Amino acid sequence: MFSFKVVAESGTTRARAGLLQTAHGAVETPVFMPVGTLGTVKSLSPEELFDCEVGIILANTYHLYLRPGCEVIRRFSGLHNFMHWDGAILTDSGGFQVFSLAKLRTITEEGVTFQSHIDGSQHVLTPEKAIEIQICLDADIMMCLDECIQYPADRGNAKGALELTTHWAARCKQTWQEHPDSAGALFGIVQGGMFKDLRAMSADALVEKDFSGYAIGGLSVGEPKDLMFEIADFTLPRLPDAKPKYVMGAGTPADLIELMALGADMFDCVLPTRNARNGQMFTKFGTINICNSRFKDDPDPVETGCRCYTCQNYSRAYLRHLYMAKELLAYRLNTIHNIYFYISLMKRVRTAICEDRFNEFRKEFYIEREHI
RNA sequence: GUGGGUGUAGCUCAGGGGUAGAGCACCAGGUUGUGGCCCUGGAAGUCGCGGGUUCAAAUCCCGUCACUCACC
Repeated sequence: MFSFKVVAESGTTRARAGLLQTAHGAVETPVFMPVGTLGTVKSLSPEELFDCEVGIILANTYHLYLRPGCEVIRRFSGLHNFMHWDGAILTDSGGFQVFSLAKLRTITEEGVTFQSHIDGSQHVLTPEKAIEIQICLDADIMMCLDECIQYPADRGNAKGALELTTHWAARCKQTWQEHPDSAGALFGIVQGGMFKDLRAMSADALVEKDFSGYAIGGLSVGEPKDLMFEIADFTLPRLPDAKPKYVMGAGTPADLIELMALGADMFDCVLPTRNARNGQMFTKFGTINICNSRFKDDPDPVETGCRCYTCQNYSRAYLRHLYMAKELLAYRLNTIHNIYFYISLMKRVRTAICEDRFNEFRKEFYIEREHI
């Protein structure tokens, strides 16, 4: 069911356009996947996502496992039906959350024991269980359980984490293969901190195991931007060009442009949704903070020329009013715009790649931002 | 009318002789495999008003005004 093919390549960079076929529709790449941790892209209905031309969202194994739990979702035959979303779903394995949210986690070769951040209850997450849960969720793309490390991390920690991630990847694949009925794909996750030789070791070991696609984890964790690009630049070419390449957790619009230039196909990031809820709006001219008093009586839309529902119908003054009054509609309208901005940015990049003018687009992107 | 209490930043209040403070609100940054949170800065006061004591008063004393409670 799952397949990927490259349909166009940029002549001057490693940027490429592709087509991802999933059990829930085809997805054009490069693609941005809005984050819908709990089975909802915060504040938006599936219809609104559809109107923003979203084709695939990201949901989270750790969160959905703790609440509402697999049994509930199984009763609805999976997350798509449960949340009323017909598009594709990629599920993060929960590795990142175990290390960012859970208290008192203990990690062993077997798996991770952790306490729920919700009620303190004890749980064990093994590679096998992470896959079982994702199959239960009926994810179109599943992620291997991985160990995330903090930045900065010394070489020993980075090496230990990548080796564990590699061992876990083999067990994830084994479990995945034991469920041929599942239509979902399985991606491996490259770790290795900021050490190139470790990144190479991690990537090579995963490629040897042959996954449906490959992700680069452990970036955008506080390291300098140059370093993030350096590691991505080094790692992306080591992954097979015939497979989709996913940079997890990145980033700003500019980050995405640069990572696409390096050959990345898939992205997820909380910035457009979280920042929408904090009043920061993305536009082709740069970001604006809708709570700034200068917008108090501004009749213009957030971004002149934007075709999103929010910009077509509401002024900056009204959005600022909603935001300052903490009205629920503020979260929704702001999120619609930011998601639309990210999705349309990817579409514009894809068109540029197909017309072999990615570099021209990239230049225009930076020039436009100087005219706010 | 009598007695008590309270007047300090837009709001709620600390501080009881030694450079005027906090929280919220406001103004502005930040946010990168999500709790809507959180973090960092900034602006803001004739300490109700008028006198007095003191080297020095938001602080002690006298007067006065406002609000408030109790009792006539």
